[in-house]
Amino acid sequence: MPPSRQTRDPATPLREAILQEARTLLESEGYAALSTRRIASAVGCTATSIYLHFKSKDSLIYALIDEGFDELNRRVLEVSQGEGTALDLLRDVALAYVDFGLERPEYYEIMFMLRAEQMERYPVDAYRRARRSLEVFAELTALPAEEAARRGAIVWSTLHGLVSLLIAQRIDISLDRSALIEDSIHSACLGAFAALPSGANRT
Amino acid sequence: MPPSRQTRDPATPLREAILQEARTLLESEGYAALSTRRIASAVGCTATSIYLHFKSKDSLIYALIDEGFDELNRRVLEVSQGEGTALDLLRDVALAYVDFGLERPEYYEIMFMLRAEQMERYPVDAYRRARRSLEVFAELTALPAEEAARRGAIVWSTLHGLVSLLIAQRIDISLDRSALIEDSIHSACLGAFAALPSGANRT
DNA sequence: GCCTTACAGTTTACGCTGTCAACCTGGAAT
DNA sequence: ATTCCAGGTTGACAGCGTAAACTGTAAGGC
Repeated sequence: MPPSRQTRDPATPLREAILQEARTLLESEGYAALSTRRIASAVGCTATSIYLHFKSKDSLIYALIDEGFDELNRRVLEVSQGEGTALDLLRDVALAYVDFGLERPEYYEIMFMLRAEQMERYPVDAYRRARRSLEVFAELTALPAEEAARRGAIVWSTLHGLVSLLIAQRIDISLDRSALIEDSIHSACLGAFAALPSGANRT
Repeated sequence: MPPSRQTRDPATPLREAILQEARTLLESEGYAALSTRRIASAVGCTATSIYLHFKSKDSLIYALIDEGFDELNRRVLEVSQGEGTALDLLRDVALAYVDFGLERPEYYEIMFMLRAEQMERYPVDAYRRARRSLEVFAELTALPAEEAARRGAIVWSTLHGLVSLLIAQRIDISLDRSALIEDSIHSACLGAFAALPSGANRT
């Protein structure tokens, strides 16, 4: 066989149209409004035609998730290459993460707030690449691998808690939003750099 | 009309059986497995009979959510009345919150991880009472109302980020779980008591 | 003792979901 | 001219929440 390795996303016109409509629907009405029949009728084909271009509805969603991760990675990696102390950079990166979540809540929702157990398996390689930006949290701590990973997870989960509760509108709206975000990011940075108990009595 | 105020939950046998089966199904197979038809067939009635006892499927879920909040409140309030410094108490309360989430993930999921926008409105009074335990975070800071509320929100969102990502199995399993929890709780306490930027230049 | 009313449950149905098997159809290759 | 096939459609299945209409049964009034 010839060595021409063909891309596994043939990018036919209909496939593009389906993706575009899925994007539009997701952004305008959210994940809950994404149904194969709605996409199909907006695009002018039948629901089953979607399965000629995507293995399942989940894999269509994954294409959107990938786009979301592309944007998140772009934002985070760009900011992470700025100048300043590690603390400054971590603050900027954290803000970039939070901004992404609040500016693109529908993407954040499918990326981080969907029950993944009951979706079909996200391709492993894609998963690694997708979460590139999350590793930045760990790297910026400049600590040994194991502790860095833990600190990174703490930063991420702190930011994720904030973003997901804000998106779900579960945080008292009378709170000053920007002060909350500012303080949360500061607190997340403390989680990255302050002395924490488990570092003391473990190798 | 007579002053006899009747309870709004008549507690008929069938209603109890439906609730019991919903609990069982939730705990054994999770929220996604909860369907009116499954509950009905397990209980030995038809799906529509559920609507004789619950206004909607959502209101049945709310009954389960209430039970979850009852348990969370019980655990948190009990711990919050222990002895020790405010920091000690906050640590204990935070651990109680995390333990609840990890021991009862299905309840945590319906209480905090469901997209509430698209469920019918949770009764306002129930909502207030339900989230009693979350106010404990703010109270333990012993700060003026506004700042206490912000600090409480930071603690909550930090813990929620940790719990929700652990439940969703999105955190690298090679991480030492108990060290992560210990450090996260410590970090959350820093978020409650450490100097944070927004307190400095605001009234 | 009969009729009415109310309740508690069932039957049936509607419109929605993701997905599969079978079918069709136009154009390129033999 | 015939065959093959990629790319689409039709129709169907099993499941979902829920509304409307129907049925059986028990209690209360005459």
